[in-house]
Amino acid sequence: MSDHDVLPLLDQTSAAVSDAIRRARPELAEADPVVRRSEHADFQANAALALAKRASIKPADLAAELVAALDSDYLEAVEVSGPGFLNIKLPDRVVWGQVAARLADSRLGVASPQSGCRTVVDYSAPNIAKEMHVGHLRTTIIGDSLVRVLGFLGAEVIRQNHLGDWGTQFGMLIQYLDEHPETAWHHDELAGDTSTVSALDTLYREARAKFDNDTGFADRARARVVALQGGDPETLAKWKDIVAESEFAFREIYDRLGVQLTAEDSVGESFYNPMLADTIAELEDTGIVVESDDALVIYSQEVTGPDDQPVPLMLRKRDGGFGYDTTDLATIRYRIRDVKADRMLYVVDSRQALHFRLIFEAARRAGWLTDEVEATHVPFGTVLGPDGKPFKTRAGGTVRLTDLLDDAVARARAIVAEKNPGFSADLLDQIAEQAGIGAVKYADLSNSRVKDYTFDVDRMVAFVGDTGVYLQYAHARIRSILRKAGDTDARIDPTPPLEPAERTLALELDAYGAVLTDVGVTLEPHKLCGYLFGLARAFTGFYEACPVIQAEEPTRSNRLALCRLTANTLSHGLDVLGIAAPERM
RNA sequence: GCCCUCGUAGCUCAGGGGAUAGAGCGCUUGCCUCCGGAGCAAGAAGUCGUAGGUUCGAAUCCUACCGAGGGCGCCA
Repeated sequence: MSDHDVLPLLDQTSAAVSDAIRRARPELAEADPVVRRSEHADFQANAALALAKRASIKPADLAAELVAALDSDYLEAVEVSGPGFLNIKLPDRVVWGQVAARLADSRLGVASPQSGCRTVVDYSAPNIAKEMHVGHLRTTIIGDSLVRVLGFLGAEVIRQNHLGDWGTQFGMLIQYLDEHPETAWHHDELAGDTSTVSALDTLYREARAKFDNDTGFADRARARVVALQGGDPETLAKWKDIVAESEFAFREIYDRLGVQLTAEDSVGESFYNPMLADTIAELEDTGIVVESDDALVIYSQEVTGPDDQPVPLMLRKRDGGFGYDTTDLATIRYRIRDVKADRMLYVVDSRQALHFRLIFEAARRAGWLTDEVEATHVPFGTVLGPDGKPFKTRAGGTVRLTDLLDDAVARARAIVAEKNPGFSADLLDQIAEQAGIGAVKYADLSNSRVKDYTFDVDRMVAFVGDTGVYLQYAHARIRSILRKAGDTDARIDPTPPLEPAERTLALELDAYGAVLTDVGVTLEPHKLCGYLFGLARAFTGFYEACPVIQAEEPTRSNRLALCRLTANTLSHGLDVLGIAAPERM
């Protein structure tokens, strides 16, 4: 707890009901008061229904007891309704007080429940020398949002970009580059619209073809692999060059997406390479490793595959090589032992669910993963095309992330230009970029994480509906009201009665921190999206019913304060989603 | 074969023990044209995949089944 915390009204009400339970029925003192937002009042407490059986009393009678025991000083009105619901209304001054307190605080009064939790977030993980594509969209966007939310909630977040930067394919690529020194692939040698990874991607395909058709080249490529793994300085230098150039290209996309990943967060497969032998040795010491068909494996005790055989993790392949099972085991060991993580999140496609289950099981059996540490696979569904199948280009190829974003920005530009024809080309470009990128991110984040969703650009850049653009526009409109009002530091007078629409908006604003806390636990950003959309709608209701600028004082200042807190909450919420909140659009 | 995820309004999706199941888009009918129309109000539209069970109470929890997608040793 810090000085920033403004205890939500729901929590205050819960505490009041808990007090009443303690006074009326001491033996039920620890019971959940079951306080929720209500359509019939500010809040409803369902404790009487839940506890009546344990108290051997009718729900309505227990409800009446609780009403009698409630501290009436804090509450405006309490009444029993239906079979035993407690409908609770709070005094207007209390509600105004919350608005004032949140407005006065830089954190909007939100607590830091994740304080001190060292949290590793593993996300994005593109492959070196390959282009980022639609398959990297969700992990990057969801991971970035979780990083922002958890960080805001006080967690010590450690971002980890587990780059695919090691493997036999690099031997082939390096050999090919070596034999074609005239080929341009560095970012400063390429024309504007071609990136390093685009060039390398093409070169890799050429190398692959040559590898398959030219035995001489295949032999030289294999020798390169040996040289790379053996640490040959010249080969290693080339590899480092490829990695650095690829990261340069990734950073361009990260910058464009507003993703917080930096070079310092890059801890790829190569980083764990020197630890693999030791990792395997340690696993062998625990006795969970088995030799099978000349390979080293760990058989699961929990999961079986076809023919009822236990599913294995492949520690060392028959040819002596290591796959990603081994790397991931070394990784989890490192993150527990050296990074000293309290919590490890893997923002990875849901198809990897079994893999992570096996990794976590093995880490537990090895004694690395204990009950003190949380390891969680944060799975997400597939991005689908208009045909309901995994998103591909019309030709059936992979959709490049750059193309996908360009398309969204272009459509957003058309929409914004139509809405606001007065913008200069420069301003239009800037806003279109923010709107288009925000639209893509919001569309991704606002769907349930584990479900697949259909990528529909026209729908996501619309000004109406549950879209990022709608929220950005709502925010811009409120800022416009504040500019027009010449709003300074409006003081709230807690004495005027609350209009129903003011009350609805104020209660919604008060719930922001609880939503963030929930996202921090469930790791589901779509709940924040749903909240922000609901908040924007609550504001629309308020704006419709309550004139702001023309209102008399003190109502005018009070309403401006609601406008300002709404705008601040919207922009803050968008920010932790990783979405820009322009002042105008 | 086994395991995982998902089946909610015409479409896209929320809701994951509590009052008449919600939103957006689309559709119908009115209203306003007011601080930048992010309009507003009303309406039509649902056997919450099916069948059992637990519970005072189930879209929500459990079981079985049906349907869709995904996964199950030397790719990562």
